[in-house]
Amino acid sequence: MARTPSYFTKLLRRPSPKIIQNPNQQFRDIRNTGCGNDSQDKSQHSSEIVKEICGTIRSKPRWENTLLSDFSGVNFSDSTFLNQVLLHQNNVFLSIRLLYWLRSTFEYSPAQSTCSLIFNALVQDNAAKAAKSFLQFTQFVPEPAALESYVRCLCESRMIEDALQVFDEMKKTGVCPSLETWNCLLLSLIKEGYTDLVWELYRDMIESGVVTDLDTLSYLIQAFCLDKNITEGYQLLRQVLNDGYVPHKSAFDKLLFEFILDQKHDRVPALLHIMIAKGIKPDLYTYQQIIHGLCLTRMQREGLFIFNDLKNRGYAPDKIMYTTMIHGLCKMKWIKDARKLWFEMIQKGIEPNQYTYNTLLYGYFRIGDITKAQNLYKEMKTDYKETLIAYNTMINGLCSHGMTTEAFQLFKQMDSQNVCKDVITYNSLIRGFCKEGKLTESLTLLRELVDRGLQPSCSSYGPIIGKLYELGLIDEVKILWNEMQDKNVEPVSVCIDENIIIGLSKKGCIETGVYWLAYMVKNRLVPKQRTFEKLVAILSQRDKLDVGLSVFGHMFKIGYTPSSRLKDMIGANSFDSGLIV
DNA sequence: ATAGGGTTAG
Repeated sequence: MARTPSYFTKLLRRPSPKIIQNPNQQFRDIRNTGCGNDSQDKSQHSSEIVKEICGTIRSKPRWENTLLSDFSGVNFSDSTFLNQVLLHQNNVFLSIRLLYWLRSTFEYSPAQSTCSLIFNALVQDNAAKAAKSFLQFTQFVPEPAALESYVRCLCESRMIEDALQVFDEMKKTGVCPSLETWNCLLLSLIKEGYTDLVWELYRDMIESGVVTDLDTLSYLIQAFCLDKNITEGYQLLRQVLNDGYVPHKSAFDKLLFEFILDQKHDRVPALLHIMIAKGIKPDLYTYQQIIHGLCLTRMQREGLFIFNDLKNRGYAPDKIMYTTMIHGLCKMKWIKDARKLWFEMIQKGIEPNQYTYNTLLYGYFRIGDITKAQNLYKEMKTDYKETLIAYNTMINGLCSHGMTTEAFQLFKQMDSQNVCKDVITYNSLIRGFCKEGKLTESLTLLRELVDRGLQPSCSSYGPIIGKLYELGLIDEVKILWNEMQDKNVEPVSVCIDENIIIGLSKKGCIETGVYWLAYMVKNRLVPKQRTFEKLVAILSQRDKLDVGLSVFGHMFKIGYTPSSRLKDMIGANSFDSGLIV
């Protein structure tokens, strides 16, 4: 089958697309990597043959079949000669291919210096995957310095697990890595959001006696932000400033974003002033993050104000800025303003891309303008239309307005176009079918979702459980509840109605309440007082008071005082005997 | 002139 656009989009979704590019264009001549100088050619005669062989390998796609007969006089067991061929190949991937061929044909094993050159070339070209398989294949052990570059290369290719593994092995051999490598790992961990590993690595750093620098501290500030620990993040920033240094702009940006998310709006201008005073100019990215944060916390009006203010001050919003703002407006159903920005953007010569289209598409569905949504969808380029997210937006939008038939049509189309579905695709349809009372269809989809190896979420079960409960099919509900627990699906409140939890518990389905309360405790959530009280009462009647009490202890800590009603329900003795503390 | 950032459910 021909490579349809969706084939490419699937490839693009993979983390490391670098290697997919044409190796002939991307990779450099390994002689130019500046490592090793043992490639001096002494024999004029063999030098010619080396060139010829390299030329053949470069030009003949299937040279493996004919190389021996084409060069029948050549002694392919002479390792000095073969090293020269490898080193003179002007493309590191071709060198590797030759190496593999030599190995399988002659059991040739390359000299350390050759391995080193090839390996370094791969690392320099950021071909992390190739470098990894090269190491596996040759069992070659690089020098510490080369290993460090390799670790950084792995980081840049987002192969952080591999990077950490190599790094650990390095340390075990007694090598102390350079600060640059430590920092590189820290940054990668932050990009992946693995903050616990950031702190672990940082402890390691300190224990190893590494002296940290400004980069390290900037990363730590960001790690604090990711942990939602803004207070400490900000403190560290102040400390660095007091010591006379200025952290990275990204540290400021992240702090600003977290201040917004945390509704600490008064801190924002103050921090912006500090930035400017320290010579760091807030840029479009900074403001985009601020606007994005405002939109996430339902403060689109303020976001729009800043957006317009920026324009007045001469900033030219870019495509992402427009998309962020349009999305915020669509979310609050301000479609007029959203459309105004959309056309303004186009007029400025900025073409909408798949993000922008999706955003407006979502907006039309949000206000229930199906016709406009469908027209916009028709207008989209095939590359934009046939993506997972565009399909999800359409399917969900249609389902929200009772058009499950049309949605299911698109759902089937995804298969024929080789677009992978995800849990959102399924959940949207499940919800749509349930709303129309089509339980069979929903359950079929749930089965399909699980069979495909996708992890179901609470939204996969919630609508079905709700419908089953409505119909009084308690046994069926129980089966699904058990399945949810088996699959570690969290019973998120927005997906599962609290009344159902109570209803089920009352009907003898105690596990429901237990499971739900355990979830609330684990996530430090506060159930509605009445729901909580009813549940505790039910649990106490059925010898499950321990769970109820554990939640109670948690609520007690946050300052909730038990009502007399609750005391009556579960009996004053429990309080007197000091169970709750 | 660097990069990064934006889209889909509940």
